[in-house]
Amino acid sequence: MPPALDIHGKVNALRIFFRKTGRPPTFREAMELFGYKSIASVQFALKRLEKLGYLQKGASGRIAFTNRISGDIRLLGSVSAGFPSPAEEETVDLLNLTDFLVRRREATYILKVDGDSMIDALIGPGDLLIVERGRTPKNGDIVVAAVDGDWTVKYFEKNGRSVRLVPANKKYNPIEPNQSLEIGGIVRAVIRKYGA
Amino acid sequence: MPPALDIHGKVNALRIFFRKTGRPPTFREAMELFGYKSIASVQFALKRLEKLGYLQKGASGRIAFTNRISGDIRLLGSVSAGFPSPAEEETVDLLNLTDFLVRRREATYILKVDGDSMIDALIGPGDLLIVERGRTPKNGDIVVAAVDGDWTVKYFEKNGRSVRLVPANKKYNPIEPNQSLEIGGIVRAVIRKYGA
DNA sequence: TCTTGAATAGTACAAACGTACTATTAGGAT
DNA sequence: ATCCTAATAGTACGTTTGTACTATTCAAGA
Repeated sequence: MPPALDIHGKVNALRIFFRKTGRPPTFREAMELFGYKSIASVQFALKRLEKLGYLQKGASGRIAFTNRISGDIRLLGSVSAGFPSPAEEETVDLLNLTDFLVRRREATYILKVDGDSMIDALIGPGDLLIVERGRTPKNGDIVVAAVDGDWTVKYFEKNGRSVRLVPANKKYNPIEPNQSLEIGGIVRAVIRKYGA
Repeated sequence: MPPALDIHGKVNALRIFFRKTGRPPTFREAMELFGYKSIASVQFALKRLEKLGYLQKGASGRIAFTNRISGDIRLLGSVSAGFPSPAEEETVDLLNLTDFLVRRREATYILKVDGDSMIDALIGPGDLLIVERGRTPKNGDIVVAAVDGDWTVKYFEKNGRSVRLVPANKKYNPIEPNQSLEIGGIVRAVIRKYGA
């Protein structure tokens, strides 16, 4: 019995191929990818990958990914629950970050925080904001807005007709727009990456 | 002159098709997707999408996505720089969240914070941690670890042979493990999502 | 030592593919 | 009214595709 198939090697090769070409490989391209000399070897390997849930059978049999290949991360429970045992990992949820954080990709932008006016809302300099444009903020939303021409990120507060932009830092005062207020977008998520 | 091509309608249809089937459509499938009756109409439309940067020419002409379709978000500058004008949007960077935040997907997990011991590091209850396993932490890294059997998230501090786990909250004391310390993983990023 | 099964190789062929033509319609510009 | 171009439709064909066979090798287990 020969050594077992290198499943992860093949999954990675498929991911890299897709990143580069924007589509899954054909069987003959997969031959080259996997270092095979024969279509039938590819068939055998792909059947195994399908069984493991990385690929799916589509119309006319062409190679098609499941979302186990297209970039999801395992979503565990709380920190205090720790990590699952290897047996438990089988049933773990998968999470696609973009799908999870973004509702309308065409209306969504990422901006970097460069001040500390929202520090008490646990948003600091360098943090990335996922901002959705084209929606009307509700009370308590965090927004990116231009106040009298200056862009800022603040809590949005509305009282009747009156609008205030409220920082989450005692060092700053709430702002009541004088001449103009343009809501750039609503902050839907914050991301902080550590290290390089 | 008939009404202009519905580019975004087609881009969305391609995204949905890919989500469902794990691969781009063939020309004949794109016919159905776009509501066309002719291969040549698909050729015309796809040529336009390619020109606009949504598709790329691959081997033997089959439909292939660029990363303008495969899920990236527009990365702008700082908050204070605000949003680009429509003209500036043409040259904006795209960012794939998973690629940006995750180095080794097979070793990466998402866990939810359920305490406030790291609040002064701007990490609060409900935040999601992107945790990479199987690496050795350096001084100052934030880790998820089991201390004498209890899982927690803390700063990792090492002094010679001595290891401490340091909270970012005055309410708690640094921990020096008594019997056992297991590093579950290193926190590479924090995510906070607002709303539902 | 023999058997079994996993993992590989080789090949022919029907079906599906994309290409490159021709053709038509209709609205805007002249 | 005429012309031009974008956007659609139709078709034949050469190329590429996946399938379904047969075949071989080798390590583990009996």
